[in-house]
Amino acid sequence: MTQIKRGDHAMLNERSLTVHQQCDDCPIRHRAVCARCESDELERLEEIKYYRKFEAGQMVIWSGDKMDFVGSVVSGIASLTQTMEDGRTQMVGLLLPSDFVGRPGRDNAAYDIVATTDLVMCCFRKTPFENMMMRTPHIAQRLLEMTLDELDAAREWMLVLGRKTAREKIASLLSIIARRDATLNMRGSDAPIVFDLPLTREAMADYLGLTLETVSRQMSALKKDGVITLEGKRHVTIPDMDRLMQEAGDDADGGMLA
Amino acid sequence: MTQIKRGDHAMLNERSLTVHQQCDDCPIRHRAVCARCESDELERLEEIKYYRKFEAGQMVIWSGDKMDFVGSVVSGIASLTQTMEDGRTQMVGLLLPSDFVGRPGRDNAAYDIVATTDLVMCCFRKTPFENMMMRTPHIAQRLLEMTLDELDAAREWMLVLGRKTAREKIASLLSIIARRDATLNMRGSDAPIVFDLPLTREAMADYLGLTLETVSRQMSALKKDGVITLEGKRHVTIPDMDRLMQEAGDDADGGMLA
DNA sequence: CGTAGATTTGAGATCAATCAATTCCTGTGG
DNA sequence: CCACAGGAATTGATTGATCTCAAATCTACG
Repeated sequence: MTQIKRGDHAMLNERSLTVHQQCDDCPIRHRAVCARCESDELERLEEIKYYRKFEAGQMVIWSGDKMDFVGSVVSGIASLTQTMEDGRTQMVGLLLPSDFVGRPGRDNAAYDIVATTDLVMCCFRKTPFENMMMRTPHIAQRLLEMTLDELDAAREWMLVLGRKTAREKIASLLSIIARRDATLNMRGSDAPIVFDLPLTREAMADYLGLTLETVSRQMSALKKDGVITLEGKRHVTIPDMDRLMQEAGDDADGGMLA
Repeated sequence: MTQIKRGDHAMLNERSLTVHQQCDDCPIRHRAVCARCESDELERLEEIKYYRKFEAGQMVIWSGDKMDFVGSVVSGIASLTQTMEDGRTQMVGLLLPSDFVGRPGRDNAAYDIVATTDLVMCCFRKTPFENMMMRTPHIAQRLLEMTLDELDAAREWMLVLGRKTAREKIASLLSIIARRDATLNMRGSDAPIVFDLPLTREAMADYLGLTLETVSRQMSALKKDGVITLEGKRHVTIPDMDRLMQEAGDDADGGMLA
């Protein structure tokens, strides 16, 4: 990933563009933190919201910096990353459209947040949002639900990081991205799934606790074995989703119970 | 760890003992999900609560099983574990006193829960608790806060799993347990910290994504290097907490900002 | 004292990291 | 239109940390 020095921070923020949109037309209206809001509640949110745009590669915020806003990803992908003093990094969250950024009741960012692709966020100044959350159970309820989902996802990822082989890790990541795309595009379950990888090999490595060379080797191996097809470096086809899940070490049935 | 077959499930539940206690005297009164409750709210909680006791090694619940209660750990330690079909396991949560178990709005357990030590839980039947949560913002607020804390802990652990060496992993686990004990016992920060490891080498391995042999070797190495002292297998002394944190790859200052 | 489980220790194998080129894209300028 | 630059990605050779398999010790308890 392109190195970005700390000094660029203010400049990056100034490059952010502002756009506007009605909540009614918002693509994440029914999945974001505002999903349960009634129209009067939405109106009050409209008053304190503003959009911010980031280009691929831009820092949204540095870990430890003051964070005076919270918000939702509207489009694009952002990543949460932790860094050790010696430079080792681990991605700890992949923020997709509708995911929530920031923590009510905390002043400083706990992680680096980077725009992995071009990114649009719907932001709220933190204090007005916190006040509104106090008075609006619909927001707090939805935030709790989303946080519990994130916790489940984080725990799922702990299994990947702690116990899976490099090949299984890659297959796991691909199957998560594929599943998300399948949900959005709602194809028949036996049709091949096609998508563009939104991550560089290095970002994949940071997510998976691997080196980029190992990511590359395992991508090649999965391709050679017919588990995936690649056109260019980023365009992926999954001919057989069950096969991919098997390679990921997951139940083909997705582990769904009762 | 002792193997427990699925068939033992009902029997184990029947072995649970029941005890009673006033919330006012409860050791976790001010840290659990009920921390923010007023006395009238506590009274209503008292009506729907009951205690369950488990012996070290007992299953609290199997992943996928119907879970008709939620609750808090009162004393002892429980662990959340994920298992792959081929038997590889990863611990994804270590539940200490005051930690919350279960998820409102979900019917089936997502993980195996095991009593790692003798364990006492304060339980609520799920439906009454959910109803009460709707009417009691203090509970929902506290649960959100606790869930956000757990998410942070999970992300911290992702860095450990993904990027740290075996030695750093062990040091990280010891420093977490040591810090917790230091918080409870409130010693001077330069006095040596002493505690009993509540985990077997195998449980440590499951937490850290290692084999138990590697855990054992690294414990021996840390002992040889004077980072820790061992009396017996479980009784640990940390002569120099800063040194341990350094071995864990963490900032000695604990990363505290502003 | 004997047994079983927990733990340690040893030797060798293996998977992923590291170091080192090389190739593939994509966008730019001649 | 093509050559070239530079980052992204691939591939190769080697190293090394951790796993695996195996055996020996320790410890608690009947």
